Amino acid sequence: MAGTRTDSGTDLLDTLSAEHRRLLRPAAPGAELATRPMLATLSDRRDFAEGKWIFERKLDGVRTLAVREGERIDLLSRNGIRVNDTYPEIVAALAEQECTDFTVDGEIVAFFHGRTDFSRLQQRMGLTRPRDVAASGVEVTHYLFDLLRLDGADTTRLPLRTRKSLLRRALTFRAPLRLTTHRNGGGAELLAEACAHGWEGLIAKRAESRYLPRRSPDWLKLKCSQGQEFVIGGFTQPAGTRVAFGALLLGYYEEGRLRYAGKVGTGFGRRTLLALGERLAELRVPTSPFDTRIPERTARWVEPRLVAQVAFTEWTRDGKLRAPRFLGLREDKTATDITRERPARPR
DNA sequence: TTCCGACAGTGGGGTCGCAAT
DNA sequence: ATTGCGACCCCACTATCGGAA
Repeated sequence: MAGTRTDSGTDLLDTLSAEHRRLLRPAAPGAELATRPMLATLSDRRDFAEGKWIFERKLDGVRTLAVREGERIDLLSRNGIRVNDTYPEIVAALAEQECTDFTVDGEIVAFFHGRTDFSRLQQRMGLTRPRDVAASGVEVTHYLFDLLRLDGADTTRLPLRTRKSLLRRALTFRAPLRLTTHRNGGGAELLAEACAHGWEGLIAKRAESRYLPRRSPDWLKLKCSQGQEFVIGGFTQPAGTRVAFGALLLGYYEEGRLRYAGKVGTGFGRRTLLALGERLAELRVPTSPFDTRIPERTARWVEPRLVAQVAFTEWTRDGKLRAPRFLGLREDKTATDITRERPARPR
């Protein structure tokens, strides 16, 4: 079984230059089950030497490796958990491939209004019973962007462009499988374009880099993040070695009432925690300033006077901030002026 | 010497499943 | 029926340590 080769795959590897063929290694059967996916490093970089980088749309879904060894197919989450029962249509699509021995890397996503929507995918993520999966009504697509193994050969040492070229030719891309398209240049302009489309951002990848099973600066995450000011209405108690407070309880005004927008618990260093903790202590009040009950056992309330600048990826369906981080206090803003900012052109 | 990568720890929203209330 | 909790997904950031540059 380990030595099984399909005609198509063997042909593909034969198209490689001698130099590239020397980079191939025999793939130990089952070894990729322990392999972790290559991860991107968050970056502010905006200058990209032309030709050295390729750019892909950043997809907001779940990272998934697909392994096929003959009849055996494994869809694996980032932590190596088998998710075949959650995405049976993807397993079926992999089973239909002519090529029978490969490991590919990609992202499973769900679309909503033309963009990948993580909250929609979450309706599907935890399901494993076939009837639940069918009833969820969430269609998924597996966007593939890398090839780690093909017909008994470990391809991770090949340059990225070469791996992508092999991937494109090794599989047939029909829904729910898609090949992730990329651009060979563009850099900063491309990112601006992506953000204007309401996308999450871009992944920049060094065109010559090999595949490494860890976070690497050869892959950069370029994000279109949002941000605005929020009123601090309280805080939670610190845990473990944390000092001063755990998270800030955030809100904004709407029709004269303070609406809860979730918490922010990262972005401050030890000094900021201590300094802000003192400011909060001076503003303590016995009752919540928010207009709804906040289910936080350790919540403490403050007079809603301080204004925090917060960055985040997006608003969730429940009106909370996703992936919020504290950037600083805005001493120049009046708390009562803080409202929820909405995009000029909602998408 | 300085810098960078890896890891642990703290914090966020959300979902599911299960146990306690 | 509701609540709490852990285990998963996604995420950002701080602090630390040891080795590479």
